Amino acid sequence: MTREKVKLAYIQNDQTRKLTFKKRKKGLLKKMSELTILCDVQACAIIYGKHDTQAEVWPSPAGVQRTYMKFKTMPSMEQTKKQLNMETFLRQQIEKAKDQLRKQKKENHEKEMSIMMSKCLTGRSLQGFNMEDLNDVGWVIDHKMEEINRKMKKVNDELAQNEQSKPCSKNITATSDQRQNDEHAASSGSTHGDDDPTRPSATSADGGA
Amino acid sequence: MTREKVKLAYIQNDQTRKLTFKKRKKGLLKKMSELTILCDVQACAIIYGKHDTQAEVWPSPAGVQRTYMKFKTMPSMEQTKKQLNMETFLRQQIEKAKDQLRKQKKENHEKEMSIMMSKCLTGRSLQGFNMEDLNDVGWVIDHKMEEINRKMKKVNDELAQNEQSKPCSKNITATSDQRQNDEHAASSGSTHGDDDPTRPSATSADGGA
DNA sequence: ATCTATTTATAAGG
DNA sequence: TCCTTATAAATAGAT
Repeated sequence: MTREKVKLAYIQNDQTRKLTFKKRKKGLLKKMSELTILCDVQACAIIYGKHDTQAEVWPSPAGVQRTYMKFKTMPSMEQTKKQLNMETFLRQQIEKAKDQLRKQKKENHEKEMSIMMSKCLTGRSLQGFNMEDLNDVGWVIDHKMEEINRKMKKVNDELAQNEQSKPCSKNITATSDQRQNDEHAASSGSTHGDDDPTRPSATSADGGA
Repeated sequence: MTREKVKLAYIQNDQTRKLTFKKRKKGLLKKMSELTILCDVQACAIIYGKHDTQAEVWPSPAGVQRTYMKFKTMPSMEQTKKQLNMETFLRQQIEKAKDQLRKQKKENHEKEMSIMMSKCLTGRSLQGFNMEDLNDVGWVIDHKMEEINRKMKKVNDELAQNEQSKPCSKNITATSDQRQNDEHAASSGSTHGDDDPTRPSATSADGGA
């Protein structure tokens, strides 16, 4: 899931599957550990390798048995209701995918605005862009500036914390609070004509989806 | 782990712990599902809530029983060896933390370079910075430019793919391939005096830790 | 329940 | 196998 999105399906390549199994098993057990510590709950897991030999258990064989026994001796019919089974997961995935469609459209628009901004920065004129789009570009710029200020502050704080002795790490902060309704107002021109620059772009009403 | 790093310890606040439990349990079970699908292995999990009532199982009560039975009827003494228990996890965490100390130092230096770059961009002179640092700034700039080019290409590709009909989405790409050994060479000045601009900053030898 | 900014988990590639 | 890097996914805190 990183250098490339991965399809949720059996990994054909032996080498890859083996490696993925190892990595993910480790991550999974770590999360198990975290969950039980953070919330102080009892839990256990059993994971088999492909050949059904060599089962991996968490937190220990005894722990598994203990937890399993407690599970077995409970009014079993009760829990069966809310259980998260395979089918439930698949349904959730489908729902999620549908939701993403709308979200994607919104993101696409924002990216388009970023590209427009890039065009401006590289010398192209604003011809061909309507007022609404230009307004959105202004929003993108504001957003980016805030982000930059925030990150610079964080970096500054970290340095102050980790290297209190170094000579060049303080009183640097943002250096851009000065611009606020000045520089970008000049570049975006009258694009901020209205007085509600808060919403991204009216979210395109989504009704057409 | 996101708006703020979270300590790996029992969450005191009831509301927070409850929410975290819910979120993480969901994530955990999802990962279980993914692992079994991706690698086609058998696995199960049991997670209790705080009151030891209402156990959550995966993939199903029957599935848990089946997997558990297989585990029970195996040459149990065998697996006990390589098992990943609580202690092993803690040791791993400790090791990891130690490793991060060194890594952190390196990152700190890179951040310092970024700040230096910001100083330059906001008009301050380069006085007070030695040649080695200036050289590193050059590296940071190169790195950032590559990153920007890559991301712009990606955005462009996505737009081309998702909105083939829109008028303003193609032939924009990088717009900065032109700079390569030109602009930044001018700003970084002679900071690239040596001929090995590949390594970040000699990694500071870390011996002092 | 949603959203966003961050931290983690990881897929590729040395 | 372990490390590095860039990206996708999980998720803490706020709404």
